[in-house]
This record gives sequence, C-alpha cells and structure tokens, in this order.
Amino acid sequence: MPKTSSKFYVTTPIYYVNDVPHIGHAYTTIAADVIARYKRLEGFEVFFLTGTDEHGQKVQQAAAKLGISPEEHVDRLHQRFKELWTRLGITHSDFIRTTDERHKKVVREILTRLHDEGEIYRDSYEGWYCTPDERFWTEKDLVAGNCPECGRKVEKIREHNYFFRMGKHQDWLAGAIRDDERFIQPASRKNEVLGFLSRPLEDLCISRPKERLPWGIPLPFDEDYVTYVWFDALINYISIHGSLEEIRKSGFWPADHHLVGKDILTTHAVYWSTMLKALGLETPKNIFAHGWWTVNGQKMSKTLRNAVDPHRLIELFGVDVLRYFLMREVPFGQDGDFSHKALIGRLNSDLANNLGNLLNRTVNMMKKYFDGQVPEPAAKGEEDAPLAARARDVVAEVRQGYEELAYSRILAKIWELVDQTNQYIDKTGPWNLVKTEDGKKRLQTVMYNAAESLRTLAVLLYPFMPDSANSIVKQLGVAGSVEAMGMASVEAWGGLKPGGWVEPGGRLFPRIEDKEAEKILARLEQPGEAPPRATGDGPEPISIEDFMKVDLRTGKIIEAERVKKSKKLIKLRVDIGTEVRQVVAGIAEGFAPEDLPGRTIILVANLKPAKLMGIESQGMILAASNNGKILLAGFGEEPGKGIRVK
RNA sequence: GGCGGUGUAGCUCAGCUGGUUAGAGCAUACGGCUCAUAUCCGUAGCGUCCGGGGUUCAAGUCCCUGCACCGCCA
Repeated sequence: MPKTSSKFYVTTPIYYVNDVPHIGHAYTTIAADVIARYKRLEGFEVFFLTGTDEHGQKVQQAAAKLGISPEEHVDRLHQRFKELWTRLGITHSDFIRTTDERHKKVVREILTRLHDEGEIYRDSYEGWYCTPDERFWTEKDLVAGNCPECGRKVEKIREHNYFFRMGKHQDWLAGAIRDDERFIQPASRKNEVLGFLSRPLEDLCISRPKERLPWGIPLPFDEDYVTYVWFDALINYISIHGSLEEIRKSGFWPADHHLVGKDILTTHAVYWSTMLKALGLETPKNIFAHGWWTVNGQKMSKTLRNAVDPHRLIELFGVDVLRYFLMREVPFGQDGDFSHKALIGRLNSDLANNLGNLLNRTVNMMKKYFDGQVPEPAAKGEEDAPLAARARDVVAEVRQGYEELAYSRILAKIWELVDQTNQYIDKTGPWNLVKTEDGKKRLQTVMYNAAESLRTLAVLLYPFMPDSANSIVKQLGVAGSVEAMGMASVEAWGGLKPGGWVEPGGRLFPRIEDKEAEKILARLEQPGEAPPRATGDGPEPISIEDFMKVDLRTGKIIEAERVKKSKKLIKLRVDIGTEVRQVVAGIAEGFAPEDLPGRTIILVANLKPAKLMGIESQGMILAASNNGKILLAGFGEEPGKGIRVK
C-alpha cells in the first residue's frame, strides 16, 4: 500500500445543537473514529475533527423557547455531544465550536478576503417574508399564496444582502465531480449532485440582516449583517488549523474524508467546494454521504429516539457491541434499519458464539494443556498453511476495504478468519492431540497458531472495538497494546511471541439469552414511556392555521382484521368517499375486528403513510383510551362519508 | 412531471466486463465433536434470479416494455 502522505485528516459534520445527540450522530462519529484508529495503526499522523455548529436561526429559536440566551443554550448542548463521544470511545483530535474565537477569526479572514477580491458582492432581492416564522420564501414555495410552513400571510420584502459568486464555478465543479471517482461517494449520490449541477447554479446568499437574526458572526465589512450559518459552519474544517496560511502549512489539507449524512451532501459538494476554490484551496479528496437509520422500519421520531438513545444502548449492550452493530449491519452509504432484535442477533451469533467463544476455547485449552503459557510452535501440519494464507488474504482485503470505507464488508471479511480459525481447531482436534507424545508436539503448533490468529484478529478489530481488541491481546498474554503493535505486526504470520502467560478474562461478549432478550424487547420496542416534555402539561398552544393543516374526514369501516403477531393492531379498510384507505389502528385491545365494519369514524386523512408491523397505514383514526378502555370518536347521527371535520 | 436507482433462498444481501450444477450470513432440519459462552464443525433443503418480449451458441448478467418500491430535483 503506497503511502502518498503520512498525514491523514478525517472529519464528521459539526452537529447542529438544536437537538440532543442521537444514534444518527453517533453513527457518523463512530465511522470517523474507526478510520482514524485504523490509519493510526498504519502509522499515519491522524487529525480527526468533530464539533458543533452553534449559530443560526434554529438555535436562536430553541434557546428562546427555553427562555435562555443562545450562549447558554449552546454551552449546555455542545457538552452533551462531548459527553457522548467520551462514552463511545471517540478519539477526535479536537472539538470545534463555531462560537470559538479561533473559528470566528478565520471566518472573518475568509469573508474579508473574498469581499476584497470581489467574490462577495452586495445586492438586493425581493422575496416573500413570513414574519412570525422569520423566514423568506420564493414565489414557488408559497402554498396558495401563503407561508408553506404555517399557512399564514406573507409579505413582499425587498432586502439587501451579500452574495458569494458561486454560480461561476458550475462547470469546473461538475467536471471535477464527474471525472473523479473518489470525490463524491457513493456513486448513486454523486449522480444526484451532478443532477443538481445540471441546472443553473445561482450565487449564494451568505448574509442575514442582524435585525432579523442577531445570532451569528457579523460580517467584517458590514456589521449590520451576520454570516449565513452554512457559510460559517463549513469553514470549521479549515479554521481548526488557523489562518489560511497555516492551513496550507499544516499538511492536513486537503482533507482525506468528510463524512456527512446524505441530507447535507449537496451543501458540502457544492457550497464548500466552490468556497474552497475561491480561496485557492484544494477540494477535499473525498466527501462520503452515508445513509440514515430507521428504527424498526420507521423513521426516527422523538418517541423512538427515546428507545434508541445511545446512552441507553451503551448501558444495555456495551460500547463495542453498539459500534460493531452500526458498522456491520449496513453497508456504509446505504440506509439501514436499527432494531434491538437485529442487534442482539449480531451480538449472540457474531460476537459471542463465533469470536468470543473462539477466544475462550483457545485460552482455556492453553491453560489446560500448557499451564497457561503460549507454546513454541513445534510439529507442522497440513492445516497450518491455509490458516496463515487466509490471514494474509484477510489483511489485504481489509486494507482495500478502508480505501472505500466499506466498513460492513471489512467486518464480514474479518469474520472469515474467525470462522477459519474455529475450523482449524476443529480439524486439528487439540483434545485428541494431547493424548500422545507426538500429538503434543503438534498441539504446540496448533495452539500457537490459534493464538496468533486471535492476535491478528485483535489488530484488525481494534478500530471497530478498541476495548475488546485490547482485552483479546491481554487474555493472550501479549505484553503491550494493539495501538503499539500496529498493522505492521500482522503483515507476516508469526508475530506472536511464545512464552506469554494467558490471562483468562471471562466472557468477552456475554450472550443475551432468549428470555432476557424478550424482556429487553418488551420494555423497549413497545411505545412505552412517553418522552419527557419540555414544558407544561400538554402540547403547546397552536393556531387555527396549525389545526387546519390536519385533514380530518369521516369514513366508514368496511373491513377489519387483526394484524398477526400483534396484540394491539387491527388492519382496517376505510371508505372516505373518494377512496378506500388501508389503516392500521392500535385498537385491538378495545375492539374485536368483527364489531368494526359499518362504523363511522374520523380519519386523519393527510397523515404521512407509515408502516406498522410491515403493513402500510394510510391515516390514523381518532380514539380515546383510558385505562385500557378504548372509545372511537364518532357521531350521534350519520354524517356521511368523506366529510371534512373541523 | 424530469432524472436516477432497486426488485435474486423465510429474512438481509453478494453476484465485475453475459459462459460449467446461482452464492454468503441469519433462520430451519439432520449428523458429528466435546476444548469452549448449550458454544463449534459438517450436511441438507428451499429460489418461475419481479412479469412479458427480444438479442445471442449461451442472460440473473445486454436491449425493449409493463408492474412495484426508493432516492434526488421540480
């Protein structure tokens, strides 16, 4: 593997602090940590940056809602991210906040320079402004002439702002993206960006009037404005290194990987690349857009987040198990589904049965047959060469896998060595070898090889499961850590020094037996406890416009059947006049399916369809439940089908 | 509506430039071992490779078309 540079720079996005960290944040950060740890094992000087994005309207609003200042809000929230990273064993080199003076200094430097060079100009534009929402909309955004967000009236405002000449970069950027396989990954996302660039690229508005939005970095050349939050935020990737001059000298630019969620790919691929170009800096070598996690097939909601709070998962399963699951379950770049069931499956079969048991049986036999000392290899056998060959092959493919950030594939590959080592033990049969003198000679080699294989595995697994990897080498009686051994130690077979004393350390990964799994699932996957509410006893007051966004319709139930394997759910077909909807309702504890057809109910007709137990539900019916008693909302008289309810 | 993608075993997916009996993991069934976390090893089954048409000596793999789902943009 030729090294082009001994320095390696990887980033996560800086996370927006209008929300507490959840599994999605953890995912990106773990992915970055894995590659960072791997590169360190390869001997690179690694810079790994994460941080928080603390300016902008939503932060200001979130703070206002809590009745505290933006400063106080971001101070509190950024801490939550730091805490989680510590807990997840994240080895970032620095943590940047966009409110750091060191960051603001570079933002100002960049703005001044681009302004001086004419890359930023002042202009006016007209738009439709929604005062309560404090948002601008274009003509096309408007819904029936009103604000698409809240439905209220908008007014036409003419406003001055500053613009970055982004449009002129369209052609070279499209070319660069098209011609460089590595620039934007995965390929499917690259095509989307090219699609975006196939229509005219406009200049970017990079300011907001301070009177409207004070929470941001003032423009150095016009104090009446603050910097648009994205323009401010993207600069974090270089502001960490100091001035523009220092960035060039640092050796950490261009970045090797910007890991981002698919939702912010365009911003990075287009805004950021053109900003860099205007500054005379290279574009990053790679921007990798990963997918999103659903939870049990559903989009993550606040309620569901409660069940997949990273802290809770760590408490239940441990850091390494969580890291392993997230990296293994889904190819990086694709969307995936998180479920506790799948996690427990991975834990029990991959980690406990295959890997954990391999370590355990090996260490145990070493104890039993050699008083706990790693033996010197003695008599060779035909089983040896294939094992070493497999190890060599796996190491090579793991290295290749990192080139593409193919985490899931890397882990699958590593498990080929796990499997082969279990097979090796099985074929050689140490428990038979121990019975004869010749056999004992052979046994020495067999046990040595099993241990060497595990040592190799520990090195390969370290980026994903650092604590477990170090526990493996410790149990094998290896002096020193995996960090100290590095990838160089697995290039050739036989790096393990005989003579070490094994230290049985108990189960590396305890299985979660069925009964316990059931308990965990029952507790977590049912909707369960409501999430804590920010304020008051009920939801906040809403306007009549808010309410009118809900399309309530009368409907007649024409069919009802129980959803298999569900206690609560009934699948309904509801006639709302214009069409028949399939609706899954959680009312089975109050109604028998046969009692439902013919009843007129109220349906939320414009609810986004969702899948419950794999069945699509196109709406929700209104019902009240109290202590297990469920009543359907309805009418004293027959209103007819498809009537709007308000 | 425009552009792109996906549809392969019960589940999740791999199958590069078309070529011998279509693969992996999990799940299921059976067998073996006993060092080990009732673990491990082996064997087996199951697939109209979404439907239809075409190109070819040969198609899961290429072309056309239909259906379903998804993504980006509008």
